[in-house]
Amino acid sequence: MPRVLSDTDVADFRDRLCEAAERLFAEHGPDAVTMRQLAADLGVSPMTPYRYFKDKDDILAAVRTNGFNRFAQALEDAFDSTSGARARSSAVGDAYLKFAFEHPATYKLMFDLYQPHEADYPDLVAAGLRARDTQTQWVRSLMAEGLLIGDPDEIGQMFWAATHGAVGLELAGKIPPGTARTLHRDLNHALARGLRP
Amino acid sequence: MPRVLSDTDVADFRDRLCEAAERLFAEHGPDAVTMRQLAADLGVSPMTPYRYFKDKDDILAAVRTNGFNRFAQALEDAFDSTSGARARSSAVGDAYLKFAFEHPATYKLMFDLYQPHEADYPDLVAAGLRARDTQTQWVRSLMAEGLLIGDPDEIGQMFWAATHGAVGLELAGKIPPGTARTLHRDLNHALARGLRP
DNA sequence: ATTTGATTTTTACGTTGTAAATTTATTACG
DNA sequence: CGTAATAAATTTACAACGTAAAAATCAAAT
Repeated sequence: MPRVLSDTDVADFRDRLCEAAERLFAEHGPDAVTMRQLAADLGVSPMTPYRYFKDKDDILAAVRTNGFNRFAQALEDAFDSTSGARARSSAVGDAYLKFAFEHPATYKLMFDLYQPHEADYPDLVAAGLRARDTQTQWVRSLMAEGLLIGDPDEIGQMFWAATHGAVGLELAGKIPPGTARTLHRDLNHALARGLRP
Repeated sequence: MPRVLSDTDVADFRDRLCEAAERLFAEHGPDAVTMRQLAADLGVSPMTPYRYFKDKDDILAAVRTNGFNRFAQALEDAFDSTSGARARSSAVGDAYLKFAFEHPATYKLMFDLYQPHEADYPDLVAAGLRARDTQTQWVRSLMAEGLLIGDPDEIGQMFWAATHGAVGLELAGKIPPGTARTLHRDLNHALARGLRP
């Protein structure tokens, strides 16, 4: 009898809103962006987004989920883009920095924001785990070629922490712009030397 | 003719408000804490804090400045608490983790929060630099004893990034609680090995 | 053409940060 | 002492916020 939204209608609207939200969040910070602004950006009235998202937090979770998935995808693509453990590892590292500095606000949203009810968003949790797993994949490939020994999860965490720390310090303005790249390279060199069989 | 606030009156009120703000920020996050709550916590009317702080951002900057100074002080104290470059380095590292996990919300406020007009708060900038300098001090002491060679600023940054990354991953819930401590130890071991002359 | 009910918009409410107006309280002077 | 003066504190006021509830809209089935 009345018009009913198809699944793709809903998915389309959600996608368009996420895109607008990510853009506005990056520009002004998530707390400075209002539901009214988001609605106006899509050309709908202020309450329409509530048909597609529970509330503002739900939108934030969707944007973060999206970020984790795109991040993981970029790293997976980098891994597959070449062959040989060394080249793959270096490609993944480059892709990590590329994503972080091309989408600094999204990266901070993903990693710095403490969302109290994160467990209420299973897709978000899954995307976060996917991103974590891509971090150990290239470590495993190095081990398969005998270039590294030890527990791949533990060693993956070490490289991840070092990279995340370098990125975090630059995004926080604690080291000069552009420093993270060389810092990341030096850290990886030193860690690889230190972990050598 | 009328009562005029002495410098210590002003400093006292600012201190008391900062203390309340840090406590409430840690409990609910800075955006969820309202000026009215802060005022009520001190037993004054909602507009009174505006006599002592320009606005809410000014309060946030003061809390962060305080955090950086206490953080730097804790690290400086740890450095002075013992002798020998190795013992000092390890004491500073322990103090770093201790501060971060005893005041996780404050640590995140200090390092994760992007405050757009940070340069408008010279005390905040100074406190941030002080915290950074304590990171290179113990590296210099290791070099003075010949246990490490290279540029102290660059190598200090490397250890700092690694530690900050480990802390950041745990605070973001990306690694299991308690993991940062062993991760930090392993990172320092591997880095020290990798950087050995 | 009319009915129907999902979708959208409009209206409304309590809360926010803070500007402006008002009240309070303290000190110096007649 | 009382009274004037003025810094400090409070009260009032307002635009903007997230979103609940009411009202309006409009495509499909009869």
